[in-house]
Amino acid sequence: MISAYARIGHFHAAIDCFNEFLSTSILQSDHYTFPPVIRACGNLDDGRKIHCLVLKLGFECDVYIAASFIHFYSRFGFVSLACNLFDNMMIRDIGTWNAMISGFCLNDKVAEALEVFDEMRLKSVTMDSVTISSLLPICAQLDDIIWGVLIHVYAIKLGLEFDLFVCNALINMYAKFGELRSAETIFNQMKVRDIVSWNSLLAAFEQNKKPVIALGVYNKMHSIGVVPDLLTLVSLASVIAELGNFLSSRSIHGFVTRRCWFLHDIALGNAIIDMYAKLGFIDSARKVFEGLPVKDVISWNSLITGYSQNGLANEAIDVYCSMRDYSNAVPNQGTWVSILTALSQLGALKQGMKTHGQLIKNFLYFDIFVSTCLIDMYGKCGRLADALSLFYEVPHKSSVSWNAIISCHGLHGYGLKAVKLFKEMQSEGVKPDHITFVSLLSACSHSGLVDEGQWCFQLMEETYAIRPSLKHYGCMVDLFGRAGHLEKAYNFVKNMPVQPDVSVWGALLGACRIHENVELVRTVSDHLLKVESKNVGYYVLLSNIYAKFGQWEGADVVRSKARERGLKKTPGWSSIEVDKKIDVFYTGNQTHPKCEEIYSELRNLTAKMKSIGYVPDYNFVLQDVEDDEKENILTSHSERLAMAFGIISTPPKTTLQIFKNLRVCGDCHNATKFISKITEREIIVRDSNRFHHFKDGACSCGDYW
DNA sequence: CCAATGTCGA
Repeated sequence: MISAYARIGHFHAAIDCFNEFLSTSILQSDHYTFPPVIRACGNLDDGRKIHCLVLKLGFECDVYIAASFIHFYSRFGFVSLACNLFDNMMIRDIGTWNAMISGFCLNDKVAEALEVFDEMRLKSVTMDSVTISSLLPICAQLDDIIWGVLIHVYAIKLGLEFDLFVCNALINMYAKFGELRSAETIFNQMKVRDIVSWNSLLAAFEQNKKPVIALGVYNKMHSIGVVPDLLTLVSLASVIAELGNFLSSRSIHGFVTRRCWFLHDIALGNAIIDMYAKLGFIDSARKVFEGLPVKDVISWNSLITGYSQNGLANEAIDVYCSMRDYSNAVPNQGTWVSILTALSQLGALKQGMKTHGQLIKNFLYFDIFVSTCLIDMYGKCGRLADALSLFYEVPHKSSVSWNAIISCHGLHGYGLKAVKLFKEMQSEGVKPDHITFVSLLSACSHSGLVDEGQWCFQLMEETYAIRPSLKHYGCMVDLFGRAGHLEKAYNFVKNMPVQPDVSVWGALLGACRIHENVELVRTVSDHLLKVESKNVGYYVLLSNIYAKFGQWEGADVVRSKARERGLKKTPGWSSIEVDKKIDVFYTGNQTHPKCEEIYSELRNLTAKMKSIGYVPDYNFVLQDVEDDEKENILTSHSERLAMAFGIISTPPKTTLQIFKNLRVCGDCHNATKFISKITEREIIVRDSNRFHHFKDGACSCGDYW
């Protein structure tokens, strides 16, 4: 009875039952009575009392009870107590050894656990399936596949290779190392499988970004009648999010709701929030979030990142503020990473600096991911010097930090410095990864460093054996194209060993626009439209180019194609920080409290600009309307609203910094030059591509943006 | 007695 209560998780009932047993039973308690009770103990004191009782009753040499206590003390972090118990035992059985291994594992003492394993080997203690399945998860933690394989071999030698628990642990171990074929082989060879086996295989494919195969696993288990459980749905939700399957997301939500599983498990709710957020249904994500009976830090983080990744950085910050003010969830590494990412998107320097202060207080300052985000935040908010000094202050042994500082220099147009940093990274012995080269190549292309870029590309394959991905090819095409070597860029695309994707064609298209090569546009556009893409940006770029060359039918084709594929234009926004507060403007926005003043300032500016030679470029207006309406549309672009707001809200000649989610419009780029001249201000615009410095009627990146 | 699967962030 005690054991039954403990097994189903009714620990209090188990303890009550035990007390009743002690007070009423004439039977002597034995070594079957105690272990379930010890397992049921929810706090240290209860366990201690039982331990005293056990000693009084003379059970101190009982191996079953000792194993329970070793496990018990380890559960509460008193692994040294557990050790003492273990060391003082005259006779140990396999359960005792296993309990000690699991005790070390519970406390993340991987090396000690493996020492116990070694001792067992040396003393010829025969291991069982429990030993093996406790040890396997450690190998993944150690990041050492040699240990994993070694233990696998041991399992075979012991005749445990078809044991259910061992196999499940093996599937998980191989999956963590990305060895999916091995994981699948184990699964296929199993004589008996349970729900854990299926879930493990499903998660293996999901976590290694193979959602299609993962879905296949699910369909298979469904077709042979295996009933999915809560954990199946957690993985399935991630699979559906990755596949971008809108309909299935609703079915999953319904399935979970009908079974009331939200009440039983936070992780499942979190997975559904994340699924909706990744599919862009941020409102549904919010509803699920609000409906959760209990929320943990991951629930909050999921919603924050959801908003942030859907371009709603301001909303992400709002969620974070509610978390801080109305919940007792403690922000963790993930929270800070999400917040800093959102702040960098918005260019919210002041709030970012405040966050920096909080991180110092929370000792998270030296966390590699958090500090990388801080570097990125300073860089993206225009404080490159601060980013660099912070970089040298925090640990930078990992490529992640170097990638951040290199990419920031690229964004600011300092290609040579980026290359210099890369060389420094090499000399410090930090191994670059594929992202390092993306940052580096794009830094070179923004600064027109063709030779340096080619050098990097070659180095990547020859020295570091990194096979170029489509992103790298895209960067190279951009490098050649932007520098005016269109022929070379096109040949490069034709000779690629892999099928070019939208980003590669898009890069070539961008080059065609800059260098006004109409003939090539046709070819590129044919290819571009053939490749499926969810990125509307390329369609907009293409129709802009057709419009620019006066080829209206071409523009129409592109627009109808975009409509046919159900793509909606991403709303453009720009933000500006005034008095420590961020204001976000959407194109055409008329709801800002200072709306009247902003538009009147813009009319005023436009008149002055025209008098010194500004001519609006209507090619950037895709709607087919009259010219004066086109002018209105250009004037209400988000970057101009933000700029006008900055002008009326700050003292004369103050530098303005504008942050934009999309690429800055060509006409706005031109207009900003005039505005910088008229207002005698330095204006810095960071768009999705790079920083633009406007001063005295000119821009740091010349005529082409 | 002792053992296995899942959610966010980079």
